[in-house]
Amino acid sequence: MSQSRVQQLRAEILAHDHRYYVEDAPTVSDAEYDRLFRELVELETAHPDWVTPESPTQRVGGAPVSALGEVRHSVPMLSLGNAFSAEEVQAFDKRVADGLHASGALAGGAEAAYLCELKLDGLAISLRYEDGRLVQAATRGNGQVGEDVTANVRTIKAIPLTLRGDVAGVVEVRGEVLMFRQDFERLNQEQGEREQKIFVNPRNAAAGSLRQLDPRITAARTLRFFAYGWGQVDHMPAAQTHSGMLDWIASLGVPVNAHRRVAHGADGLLAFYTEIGEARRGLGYDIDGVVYKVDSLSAQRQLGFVSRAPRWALAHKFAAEEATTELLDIEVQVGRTGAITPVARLKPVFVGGVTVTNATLHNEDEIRRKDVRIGDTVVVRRAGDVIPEVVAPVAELRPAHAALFVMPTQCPVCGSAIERLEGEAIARCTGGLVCAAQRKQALAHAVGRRALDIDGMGDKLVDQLVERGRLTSLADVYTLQADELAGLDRMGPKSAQNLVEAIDKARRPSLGRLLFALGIRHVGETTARDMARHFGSLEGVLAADEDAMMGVPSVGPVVAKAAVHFLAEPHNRDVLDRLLGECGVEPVPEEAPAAAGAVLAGKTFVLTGTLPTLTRDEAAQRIVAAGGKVSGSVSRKTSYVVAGEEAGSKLTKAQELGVSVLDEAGLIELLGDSD
DNA sequence: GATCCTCGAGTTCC
DNA sequence: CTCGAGGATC
Repeated sequence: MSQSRVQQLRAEILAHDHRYYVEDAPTVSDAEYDRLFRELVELETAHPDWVTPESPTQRVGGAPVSALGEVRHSVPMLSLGNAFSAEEVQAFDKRVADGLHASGALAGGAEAAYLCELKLDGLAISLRYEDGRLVQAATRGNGQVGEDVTANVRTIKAIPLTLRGDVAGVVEVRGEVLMFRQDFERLNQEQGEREQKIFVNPRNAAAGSLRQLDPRITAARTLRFFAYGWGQVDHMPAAQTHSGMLDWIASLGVPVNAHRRVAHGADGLLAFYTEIGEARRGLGYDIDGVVYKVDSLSAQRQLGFVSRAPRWALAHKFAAEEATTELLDIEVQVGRTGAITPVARLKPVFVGGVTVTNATLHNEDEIRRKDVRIGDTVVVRRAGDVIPEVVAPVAELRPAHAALFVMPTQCPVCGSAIERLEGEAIARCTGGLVCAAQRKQALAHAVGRRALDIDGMGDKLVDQLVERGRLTSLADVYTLQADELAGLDRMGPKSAQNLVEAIDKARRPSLGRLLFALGIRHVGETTARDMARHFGSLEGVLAADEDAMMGVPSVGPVVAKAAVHFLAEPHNRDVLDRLLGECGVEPVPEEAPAAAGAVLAGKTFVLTGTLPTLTRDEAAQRIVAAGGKVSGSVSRKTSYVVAGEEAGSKLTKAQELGVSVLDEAGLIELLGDSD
């Protein structure tokens, strides 16, 4: 036995790996493969000096680490615009074709060529090869900075440790790590036998496996990889097209999914979508749609980017997954304002990646409109892929005993009458703050982040204090002492002390926040701030009659009446007097809106998605500080949409309306001019 | 009076 | 995120 046998074994194993993972056409049995592998292990054990890092035996995984390091991507990893309908795809094709016709890159009347591929439901990673050797692997993270998962990725057999052929310099391959359904089911079975965590779906299992601190765990799980793009490439091949680049990546021995082809025009794209939709179930792994990319690389460069999303690519997602389940019961919840919301209790059902057990039914009319009855089998989906929604009952499966929902006449929490005013969709508990549910939520609202912002005072704590009769009104919050808090559930002396300090800080809220905290019907954050600015002081607000109130921008007769009525209520006056008196609360006047000359004056922004460094609140604050406005929905009047990761329908809407889109860097640039 | 634009309120799951 | 509804605008 010699070193040459070792090399021969390695070559054979690598060839088998390639046929199995890349070509999807194995030529040996698993047993035969195992025999070769064991022989190699034996030889290497006998001759440790023959072992190289690229040997297939070195995929077992090194020692665990305490945390994953960070990696900055040399070329940012992109996100994609989304489409859910044929119309949106047609609009995308038109934008691309118009853009390319205008520059003469596409002959008049000719259709644009696109590479179509699967949108795999896994985790995006970037593999960095230097002189053909895998040196680093990183998750996508926020697109700029990801996590270093090199040690784990080295254990994935589908990913070559060395590229085929002579590749000099840096080649970064980007693609998706995923778990095939079969491997997922086997893993869960094993996890169950070992009484370990069961994964809800292959995506979570892949993510959990890849982000392990102990690479040996990753090594024990079967992950797959398919490349769909590239980052830094020092020596670009001659390819002029995206499809050509993918062929080149495949020729390096990296798996590229076979379900890809070049199509022309919107019709070609939609045909691919339909075809994949039909093949979806048989794929053996999860996809959440397909992706279209303008094939010509020079055309891609011309089209460029909006925000972080390329104008030359589009993810066409499958409609939200639907499932059917049984509607066990319809219960009602009481909201902060007394709104009675019927909620469907469902037999747990797995849909769109999570198990759904509850879904809102909004109100009585909605239930009637959908004609859902208790005992029905219903169709459930996750609206906008997040919030579960009951779509409709399955008429054929309605049991004889199916019962209509009857709105209770008394509040389930306090027993007060429930009434529904003429012309309103919502029924309400009339108990007001007598109702424990309303009192709890009113208090939780008042201490919440957007109102008095008392850190450490969450729903759970408010619940406990209300139940013990320690909190009846907002004024009571300011009388809480550290020693009485310390005894409560999940409250040590340290947390209690922190909370008391947080309460003390809340003695000087801005007037707008204080007004918002009161929970006056129709008076939200914006209206409260407008009121604070208009009157300048709490005394001014309290002295206003309905006419004076209507002078506040965005306040009309309905809001004015609600506010004046609320502030005249003896009970509410009482609480305010206590706050200002014994509690020592001193509202500070709202800052004046930025001067008319401020850079962003007159500009309206809409924020969507997750920004790389700022939270959405921080971004909003900075926009307001520069004189801009932040709104919740996109319209023709919107000046800019600031889009981050996973931007959803608002980005789509912005593109439809032709509203300018910024990324965080673009926003900061705009803001920068103001300093 | 109709239409568009915002704001407020409620909600699910991990 | 979505719906309902109040307010502004034409």
